Amino acid sequence: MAHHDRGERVAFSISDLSTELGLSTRAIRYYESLGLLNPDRTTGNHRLYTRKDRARLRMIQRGRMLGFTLQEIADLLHLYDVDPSERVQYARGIELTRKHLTTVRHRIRELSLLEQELARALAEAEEKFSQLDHDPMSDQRVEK
Amino acid sequence: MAHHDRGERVAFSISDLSTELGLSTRAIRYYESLGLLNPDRTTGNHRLYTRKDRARLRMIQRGRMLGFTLQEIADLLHLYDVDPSERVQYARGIELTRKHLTTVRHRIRELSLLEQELARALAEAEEKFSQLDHDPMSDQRVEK
DNA sequence: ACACATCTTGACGCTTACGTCAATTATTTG
DNA sequence: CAAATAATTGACGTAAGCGTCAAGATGTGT
Repeated sequence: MAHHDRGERVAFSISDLSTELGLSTRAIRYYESLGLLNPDRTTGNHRLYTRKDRARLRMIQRGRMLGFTLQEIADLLHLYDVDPSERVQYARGIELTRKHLTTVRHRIRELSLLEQELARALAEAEEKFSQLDHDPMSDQRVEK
Repeated sequence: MAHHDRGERVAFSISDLSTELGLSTRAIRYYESLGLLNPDRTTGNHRLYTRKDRARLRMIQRGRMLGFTLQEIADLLHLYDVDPSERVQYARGIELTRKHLTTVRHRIRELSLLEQELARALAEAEEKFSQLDHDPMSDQRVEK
């Protein structure tokens, strides 16, 4: 694996990607079983990933981290590899993308609100904490 | 349930909240079993929720939608109801809040990136679509 | 007080997203 | 080329987050 080619690698083994991305090989194979990936195989049937596959894996990873299901991620990814001549699917794809976009924007708003609340709570807690510096309950004087 | 008191209700049954928030009663009870709620009980052991409980449920709901686990949500919620005199827990709480804040900010960034990608993909798709306006495959004229 | 709607606690079921062997086959390396 | 290392499929296991009965206690309207 990894013919130290000039510049960037072109093909990766499953463990290459596993190590690089911090995903288990099981997870990667599972994603494939759900149709999120379709790597080539060597003559010996070992999976061979391209940079595109790696990019897809990164997207899957991000999607998961952001709370999307593998099914949702699959739907989105499929939009990117439908044959552009499949006009019938076009409108449907646009529709789906709009829906996801709406969801994403909604989540951004919600997360922003949560951020504000957390930040406020944190500031408040920190202030109270600093005021309790040498608290009145413990008469133990720590030096200085 | 709901003694049409003047102004706002003060107590809710589990199905009140279930209906109002769109959560199953099973889910609500499950949250309680994990310690996320602690409603009072009637003499007959039926759960009685306050407005605060409702607020907590809303937070749980938001947290779930944003991809947090019930355990993470529980940790955060517990920060809000520790007795403020529990100074020992203070530092820990501040630490935890900081961590969550970091996570939230990270997710906001990731989601923003995703938003941009989706928006770009959508614009691109829409343009191509509009150029295929009356596509050469279908000679069916819809009136007007 | 009666009937009917609600609620309560189990307990088992199900889906998602993998973890963890196990038995084989490929590939790599000394 | 033999031994060690890595990959493959299959099958079973698991944790989270509820859904879905079931059987009985409680609440409500008349």
